[in-house]
Amino acid sequence: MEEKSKQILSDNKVSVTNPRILVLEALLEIKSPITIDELQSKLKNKVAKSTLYRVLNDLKNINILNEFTSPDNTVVVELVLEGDQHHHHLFCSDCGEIIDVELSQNFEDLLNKEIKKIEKKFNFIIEDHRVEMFGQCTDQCENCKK
Amino acid sequence: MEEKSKQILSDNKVSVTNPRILVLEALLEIKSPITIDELQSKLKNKVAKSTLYRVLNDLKNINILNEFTSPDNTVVVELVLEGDQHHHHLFCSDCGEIIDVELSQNFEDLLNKEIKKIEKKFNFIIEDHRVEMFGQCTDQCENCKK
DNA sequence: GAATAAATGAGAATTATTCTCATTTATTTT
DNA sequence: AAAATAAATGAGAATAATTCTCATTTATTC
Repeated sequence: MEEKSKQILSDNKVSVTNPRILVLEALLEIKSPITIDELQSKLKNKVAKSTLYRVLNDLKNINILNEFTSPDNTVVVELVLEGDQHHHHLFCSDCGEIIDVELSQNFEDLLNKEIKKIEKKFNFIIEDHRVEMFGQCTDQCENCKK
Repeated sequence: MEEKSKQILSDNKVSVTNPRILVLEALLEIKSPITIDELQSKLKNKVAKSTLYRVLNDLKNINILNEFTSPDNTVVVELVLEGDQHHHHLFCSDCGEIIDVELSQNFEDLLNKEIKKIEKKFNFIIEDHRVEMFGQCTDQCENCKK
């Protein structure tokens, strides 16, 4: 993953530094939403706290980091690389797990039509959208061990 | 609004106290998403900071407060009373304004169908959902004064 | 490889939120 | 309606999350 991380950085014209490589490697390895705390412990102090925040900010700036909050307002990040499937999130209130969910193409088309109406109605340019779903896993969630 | 606030509190079986009335009045008066900071200045120190957080928590517990975060992760709250229309949010990245948006009934029906599919697929019980839209207002936004 | 510019680490500063506890206020009991 | 009890509040301390500062290190350019 180190090579891929370097590639991503140089492709995006940001300097290739160790902390950036380490953070990218960690994010590439899990490839699913993770809190800053989790990311920090995954990095085992190999990157200073302040640097971690700076690197995450860099990744946001080059548009490969998606940042949002879980229902308890904890910040969560995930890598979104070019070509990755557009997806949404499902939150389990029992165990806190966050699951990537792809909605059907048909539905996304309809959502985009709906968004066009909203743009007109409110005189907005809408660049992005998010669908979040909240509930509880029943028997398949690893964390809950139900 | 004071009477209505008292009514809401007693209806929900929480004791009717001054701070709670004041917070409810403020939320009823604006009836649109507001940050904690904005709410605090609207209340002009008539309610202690710690109490404000406690009261907001109470309102969450009786299920009449919707809490979410704006794209910069600032916590935003809004009152959602019984009978209020289900709605979503549109965020302006220029001025930070948050606009309530109702999607068409037809679309909501389709979204609910889509959600049923997700429930099956992930063995989840989904209780709530949220659609967030991000963009820039063009010429009608008061804050931007474009 | 030297010079320049940018990034980092460590911890201080700031901000948001929660907690503590003595006091006040609301509710219940009489 | 007053006393007793329980709950809520205010003030500020404590904690947590994030940003900032600045001396040092590392990457990039020449």
